[in-house]
Amino acid sequence: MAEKRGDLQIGEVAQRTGVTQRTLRFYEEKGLLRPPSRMDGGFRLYSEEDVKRVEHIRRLQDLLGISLADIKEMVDAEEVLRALRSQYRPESAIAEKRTQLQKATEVTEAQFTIVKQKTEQMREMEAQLEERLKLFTRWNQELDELEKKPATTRG
Amino acid sequence: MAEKRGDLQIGEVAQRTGVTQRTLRFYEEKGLLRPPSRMDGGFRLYSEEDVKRVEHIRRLQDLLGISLADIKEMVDAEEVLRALRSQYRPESAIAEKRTQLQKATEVTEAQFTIVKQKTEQMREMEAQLEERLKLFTRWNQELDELEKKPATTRG
DNA sequence: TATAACCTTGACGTTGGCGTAAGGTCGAAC
DNA sequence: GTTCGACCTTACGCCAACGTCAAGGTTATA
Repeated sequence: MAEKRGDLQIGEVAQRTGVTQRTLRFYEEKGLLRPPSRMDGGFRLYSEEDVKRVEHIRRLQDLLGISLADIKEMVDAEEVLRALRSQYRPESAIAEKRTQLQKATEVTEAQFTIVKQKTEQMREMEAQLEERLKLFTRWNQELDELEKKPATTRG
Repeated sequence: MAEKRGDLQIGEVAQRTGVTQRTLRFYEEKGLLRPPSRMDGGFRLYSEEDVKRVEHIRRLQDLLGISLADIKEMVDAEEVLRALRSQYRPESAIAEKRTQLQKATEVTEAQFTIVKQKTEQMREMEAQLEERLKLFTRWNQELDELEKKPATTRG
């Protein structure tokens, strides 16, 4: 297994994702990234999927501001989803698939609830800030007027 | 200054805001809460405003997932806003007010940009999750059908 | 075959955001 | 005037999420 075309070394992945190599190894250590394949010498070989996964993790971190432990749960659930998707064809173990599907559904619903809540609150905050900006604009105008006709009390 | 009516001791503030006393002292130490007044013996006396401020800080932490240092910048800016609001009447130092107002405007605009971006991304994520849930529902139905007529390939 | 660029595994260090224990003080009630 | 819970400061502890060496092995290229 000298090298598979399209595979990426850790440095390239780090560059493309904007995280450090340390972070990639750390994610692997914590189970957020499945251990990648290796070259004969031991160099890690990542796939394009891994890149996407890293980007996904970072988005979750950035957007939801949750712990890596929680993120692990999420991406694990998505792994189940992937598994379901790929083995969908073989007509075996329907019962097992159903339980997996149910698990994935539950996790996704939980996420959905959280995200929905946060989205709503973010919207509120956005509105508040917009209001404030308008207020500032008005005040600024009033300051303009005060400078035009000084020593005058407004009606 | 034995005690002002309506003032709260640290324990009550902790209860009402859901944070620990340690956290309140920590916020004070970090400049996120202005040092409250004290009773003669040294007990901290908080106001209702302080309570609101703590709640605000927590919302920022939870929603935006940013550092306390960044939050400090934000609440500082809002302090300026408050100052502007209260001293608005006295017709003095218009130039200074204008610069303060401008500063506050800049900070608010920066916040607004960030919040807007995040809101948008959250919306996207929300939509994705919803899509996924629909997919799961469909799959589940397909599993139902597979169980009804087993060993049959679907058209 | 040498050498630079890249990678490996430790292992210890750092920063943020508090937790927690120690030892003493305050305040209200009895 | 003592008791007892609430509070004070000081200071070390802790965990997450990495950063940062150190000491060496690997790979591509000349």
